[in-house]
Amino acid sequence: MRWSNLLIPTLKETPQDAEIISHQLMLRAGLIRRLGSGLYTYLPLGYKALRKVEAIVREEMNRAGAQEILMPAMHPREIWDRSGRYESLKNVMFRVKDRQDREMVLGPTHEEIVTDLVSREITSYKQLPCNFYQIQTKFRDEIRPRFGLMRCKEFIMKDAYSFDVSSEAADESYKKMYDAYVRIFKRCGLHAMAVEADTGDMGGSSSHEFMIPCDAGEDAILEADDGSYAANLERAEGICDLSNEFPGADAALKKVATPNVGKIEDVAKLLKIEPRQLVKTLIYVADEKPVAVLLPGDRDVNEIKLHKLLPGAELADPEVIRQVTGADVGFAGPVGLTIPMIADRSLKGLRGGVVGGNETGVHLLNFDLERDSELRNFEDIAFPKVGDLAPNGKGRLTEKRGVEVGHVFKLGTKYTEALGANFLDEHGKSHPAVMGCYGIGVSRTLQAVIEQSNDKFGIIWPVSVAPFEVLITVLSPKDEACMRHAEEIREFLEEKGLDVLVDDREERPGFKFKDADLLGLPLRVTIGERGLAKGEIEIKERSEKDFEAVSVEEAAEKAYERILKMRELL
RNA sequence: CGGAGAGUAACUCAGUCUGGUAGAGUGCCUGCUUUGGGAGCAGGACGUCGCAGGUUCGAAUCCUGUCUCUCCGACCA
Repeated sequence: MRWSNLLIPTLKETPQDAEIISHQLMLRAGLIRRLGSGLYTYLPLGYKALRKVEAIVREEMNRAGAQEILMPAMHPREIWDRSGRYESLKNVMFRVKDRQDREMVLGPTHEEIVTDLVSREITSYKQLPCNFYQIQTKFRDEIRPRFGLMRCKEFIMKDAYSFDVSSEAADESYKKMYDAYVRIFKRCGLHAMAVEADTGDMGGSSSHEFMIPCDAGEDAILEADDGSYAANLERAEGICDLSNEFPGADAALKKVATPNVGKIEDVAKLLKIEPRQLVKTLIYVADEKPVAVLLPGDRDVNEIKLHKLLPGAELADPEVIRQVTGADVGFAGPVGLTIPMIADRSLKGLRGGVVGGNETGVHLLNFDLERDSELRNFEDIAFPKVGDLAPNGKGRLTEKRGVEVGHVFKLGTKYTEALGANFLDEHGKSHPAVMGCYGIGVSRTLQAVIEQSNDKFGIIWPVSVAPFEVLITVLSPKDEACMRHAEEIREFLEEKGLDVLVDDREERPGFKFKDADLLGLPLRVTIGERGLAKGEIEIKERSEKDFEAVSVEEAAEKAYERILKMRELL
């Protein structure tokens, strides 16, 4: 392919509305253009790279035994009512009406659709296990799209759905997909890590997210420093093994005036203690009844965990808090409270703590949890903190950020029951199939590759997903010999199955080199009159600083060898 | 939805406070020169100043409304 025949609108200046490096580079290298918030056009180069990612995904899905299908992007509302997710995903789904006023939605995901299909077509255990996947555009009404392809209203996703006769068999399917994901991301040149994750609205028993660690990531990951544990912050557990005995442990409870300081930080400052010594007492309302939730002053409630114990619990209004504690917000404490109480397990054995006095402007010193309160209900309800022990007791937690590129779920029978996807076993008995679902954000993965592989000059594509493997930079396209050699090398490499881009533009060399670095194609072959006079052509890898001068005759072969070598490393 | 900011040339932005003929750099087109890391000179094209009202002799500029975009937050498989 010749550069002059492709739309590759490179930009010297960084577009203003791009915050992270991968987004900037996608715009500058002419891969994408924005239509509106969270809506992007893939230009020729971007689309070519996207399809390389798709091809890898497809190959690995097929290899794992999944069957490719394509489902509608637009669905009748009714099918979403059947699973109850029309309500729970109401804020996420785009809703449209056809001319007969029938309600339709643009699919944010396809569990219901595939399960409906399976309910009709899969009727016997002999047809199981099976796994269907598609690569398709998904629509989600993201409240805040951002970072280019990272969070869009419309994006490309590979979603696969497995159906099995039993939960043991489903575990097998899950494992297959998990392993396929490891291979997919590796082949894309990504360093992905699998972390334990919460299943959220999807439901189901367990899940793993595949994360690409990078500072621009939107998710927080906690990882044990010995690598033995990793989880999404939402899901992570930690064990706080710091001492819970503070100065004053043996002294009697004592009131102290803390006028106008209801916030943990302010109280700590006033009393000259660490926030950790304080007890944070929050009043929640669950099932219309108040509940006190207690945790160390330096920790926050993880409402996902809390909701597993108290479904639907919400922070109480100031009015309720006054009724329950007899004090303004900020002075609640466990002493004398008559409502049910739950404490985070890290509070166990607390002595010498400081708690709210249930009286405006008053705190209590020398609090001994066993001695001074009825509190015996300990649970894991807080976000862990860096430095906690991992739940396996090995290693301490560290925090990093990551981009979620894949997510695998064990769904159980939530959808198959709701949509009647039953099969008959060998005894003629009917069971709902056991389901799993597996997503990969294909467009997001593409951007993650760039986020993870670039330098100050531009993108550095891994050979597996580069829009072209080789760029032939012709410094003097007007020179007949230069172009002839370029075309010969292109033909040779294309016959080997490589994608080759020939920069045949009438531009100064420096200009073309800058563009070449920006585009970041893995191998550059440079042909100039100066080199040809010596019988030489240069080949240079994007990831390396120096070029190698090779003879005109062996240039094509050498270039091919380099690409083969790069491929071996993935 | 709450808070903050921005909409002026294809891109990056000045001009708005203090109303008076629409600006710069980059890019684009033409020509000449140049040719190994985003060249130089000369000439040229490109604008309903987001949109709609209002005030005024006169509005990019002041007022009102509205739309869009970005950032922070809330939300989110």
